[in-house]
Amino acid sequence: MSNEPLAKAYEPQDVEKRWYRFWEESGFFTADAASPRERFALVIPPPNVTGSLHIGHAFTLTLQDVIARWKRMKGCDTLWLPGLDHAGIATQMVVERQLAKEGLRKEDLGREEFEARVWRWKEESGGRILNQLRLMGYSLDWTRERFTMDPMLSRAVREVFVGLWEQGLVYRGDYIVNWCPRCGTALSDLEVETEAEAGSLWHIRYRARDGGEGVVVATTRPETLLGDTAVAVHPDDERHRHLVGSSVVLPVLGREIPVVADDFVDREFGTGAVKITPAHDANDFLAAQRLGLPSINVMDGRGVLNENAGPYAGQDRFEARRNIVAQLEGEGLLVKTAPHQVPLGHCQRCDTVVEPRLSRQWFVKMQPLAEPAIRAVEEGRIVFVPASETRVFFEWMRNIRDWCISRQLWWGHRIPAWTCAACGELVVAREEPGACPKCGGGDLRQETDVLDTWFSSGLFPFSTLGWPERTRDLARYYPNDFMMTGRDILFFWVARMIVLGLRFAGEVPFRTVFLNGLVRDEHGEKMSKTKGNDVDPLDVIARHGTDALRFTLAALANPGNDPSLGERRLLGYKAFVNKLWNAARFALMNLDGERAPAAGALPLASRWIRSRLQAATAAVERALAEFRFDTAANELYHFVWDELCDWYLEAVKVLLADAAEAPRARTVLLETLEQALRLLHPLMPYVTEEVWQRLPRAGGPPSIMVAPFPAADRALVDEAAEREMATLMELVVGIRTLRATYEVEPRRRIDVTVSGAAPAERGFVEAQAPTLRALAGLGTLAVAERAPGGPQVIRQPVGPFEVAVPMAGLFDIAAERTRLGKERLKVSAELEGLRGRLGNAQFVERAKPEVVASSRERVAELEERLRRIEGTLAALGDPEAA
RNA sequence: AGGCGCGUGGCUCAGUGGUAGAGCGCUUCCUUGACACGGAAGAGGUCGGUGGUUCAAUUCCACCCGCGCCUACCA
Repeated sequence: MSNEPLAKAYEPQDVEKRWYRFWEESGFFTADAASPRERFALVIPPPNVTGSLHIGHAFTLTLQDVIARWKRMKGCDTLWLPGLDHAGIATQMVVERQLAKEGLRKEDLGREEFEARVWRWKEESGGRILNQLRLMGYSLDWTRERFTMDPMLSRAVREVFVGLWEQGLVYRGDYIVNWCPRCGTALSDLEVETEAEAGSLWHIRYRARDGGEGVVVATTRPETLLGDTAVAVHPDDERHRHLVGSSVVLPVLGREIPVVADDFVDREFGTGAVKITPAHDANDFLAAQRLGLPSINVMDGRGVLNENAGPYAGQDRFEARRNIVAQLEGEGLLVKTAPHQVPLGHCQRCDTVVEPRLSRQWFVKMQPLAEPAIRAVEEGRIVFVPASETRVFFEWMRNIRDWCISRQLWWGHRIPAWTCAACGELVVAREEPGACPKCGGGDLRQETDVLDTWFSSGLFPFSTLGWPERTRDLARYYPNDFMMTGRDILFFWVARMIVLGLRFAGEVPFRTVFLNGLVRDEHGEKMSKTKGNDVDPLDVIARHGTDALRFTLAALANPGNDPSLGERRLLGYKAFVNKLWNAARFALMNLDGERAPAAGALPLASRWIRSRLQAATAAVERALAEFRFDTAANELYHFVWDELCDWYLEAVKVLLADAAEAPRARTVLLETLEQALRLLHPLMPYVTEEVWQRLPRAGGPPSIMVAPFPAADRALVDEAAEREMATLMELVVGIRTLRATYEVEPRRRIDVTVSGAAPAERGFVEAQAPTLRALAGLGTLAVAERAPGGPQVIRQPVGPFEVAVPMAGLFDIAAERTRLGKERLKVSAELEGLRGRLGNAQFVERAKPEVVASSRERVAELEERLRRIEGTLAALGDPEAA
């Protein structure tokens, strides 16, 4: 595509722009339901249209894209379906806040206009998010983009709601629910975040009707006493038994209420007597149902006390609490105030303290739905990764409670239920009914509540494919193969998809669920805008490039853990992208000449890198198959940096300088780089495409993203080459260490004699002499059977060899002695340990034979090394040497 | 309260029943035509504590301590 030479440093901004459009316009992201190839399907966890993508999205979606690109390169017809979530309460809040800035409330606009305004916001926010998804390089099939309030998906929502109703699994009734006084709506249990906070436990006296002592109750919420309809004690509690059946006088209001017995009362807690406020406490509500007690609601939907609150009507709940406590104190009814940790529920979206409130809501009966879901997981039809999440899922499912699905909001799917104004008949229907089926009346009023936003997202794997129509997409891509999302929405979303998918789409929604952790800052702290430690993916992209961010996120993705993302880690992987870029630059500078097939007896470096490439390929494949993105990233990092760049590229320079070897060397260099790029592509799509497009190619696929993912070729695994290369490396490092230890001038070429006892060893050194000279910076290299002796020579054992360097003013003998002395200590220590172990009869008898054998080998090896070290030390005139 | 997870070099984290690894940071040296977002050579850890299983424990088990997350109707 572009032929100008590569910039010296990788410039992500220049490169990234070009490729996304090319991929998208070429149709590489588009799944083909008619394809004969194996399919692979997954859906995006649809981002909320509340703003823009955050790092948590980038994390999950990057890992999904790695899987999607990998599967696509492996030849699968891959569908990764994009979409957005209307996010009822969250989005409504955003728009309400905007209105507030204009001094308006949603009521000032009215429902219809408010909804129009939210739709405008949805376009804006949604557009921004879709753009961000493209910048991240995600290979989403944009021809199938969905929104949870699209007509197609809304139809699925009505179908499922009515279906549940017809199956008797939806009911409406007056129950205590979690209520957010600020949002003015009911919340599900999951939308409440409970936190223990410092509060008080007030002991309040309720006098007997005859003015006697009565009973002292303990409560954390004195303001609710206005709605008390009883006091309960434990039936076996001696202290209060005489009161059961009598009446006490409610303070403030003077109402008489009965003392009842019920074993739900904890005798240990407080005074052993509890006030019963059925309309304002979930527990009390249940008790009241058991005991046949009435409820009195003393609060409205805004948390303000109502006409039942007597003198406190019109006061806010917290204000009323203070005032009531003051009054009780004044009347001598406040017996005691003790500090107490109170678990307080907060609205997940706005953090307001949640109020348990008795109201008419719609619920889904969960137990009948949960059973098939549990079975599906037990039977392995759905697999959780990491597997530990399976237990969490079971725990939740087995203790499932009914799901409150109605919300008193304006933004969302309006519940398809109508009430006849004439006869009060409730009609639940897929389409608006023309007349009341009971009385024929024409005045039908639709329910004003909307559904919990998770109701529609719970259908996402099939509603997006056209369900309830039996579309081709549905037949081909349902169930999905894979689902990935944050561990924090296992219950919110994953559990509901499983339950609803099984019930309505007839099968599990996906086969494998990967639950990822929460992205934290570099010190493992939770990210938050208020703390200012949050990372904006777009900002990272702008500064370091998309590939660096993607690779970092993948490298952090250890299943089951929360990744800690910091600038330093990012910089490290940014450097890696640059390293790859420069390796490619080197290759491109050297690939111009003639190329010959890599056939016949190849030089060691070529055989070695090809062998290592197979190992890396196999390791990456294995890692991805197990969703070990971190392992895949690490394997590639080390292959490219340590093996390809540090050793192979240096060694291949020697081959390229040899006119006879160069043509084959170019081929191996090209093939190795090309295959490494394909292995890296799912993790860093942009830089790999950019480089790949510049490589000399004849025909083949038009993009690396549709090129085949490499498979390890066992024929290229060369154990002899790996052993030999290890020996060569050992020699090079040994000589370099000598140079560094004695501070030989970096550019000074030193003359070295390498000696080895066996002819084969000497032959090896002779054969590798050019490489050895280049990598170790040697002048002359002599090979001998025995190292030259004499006090003017430094001799250093390296593996099976001995390296001898004439000092000729190069070395500091004292430094050498110190270093060898340290090495001697280390070797002796290990030797001592091994000998001790081998001297232990039990070890020799019971340990695995190969462990014993290898220990013996190691001892022989160490003894030989020790002998040489001591020989050298003696030659240097070490006073301690024996 | 219950469940789950974590505690490995200065920081963030891999890993393993049998000689402790990485990245960053640190020390010394080096601008040699791929790369200073670089190269070379190094220093640095009794793998949270105590017991147990084992020939052998950082790795398995129990308990404890510290941290985090999730679920809970003790007002």
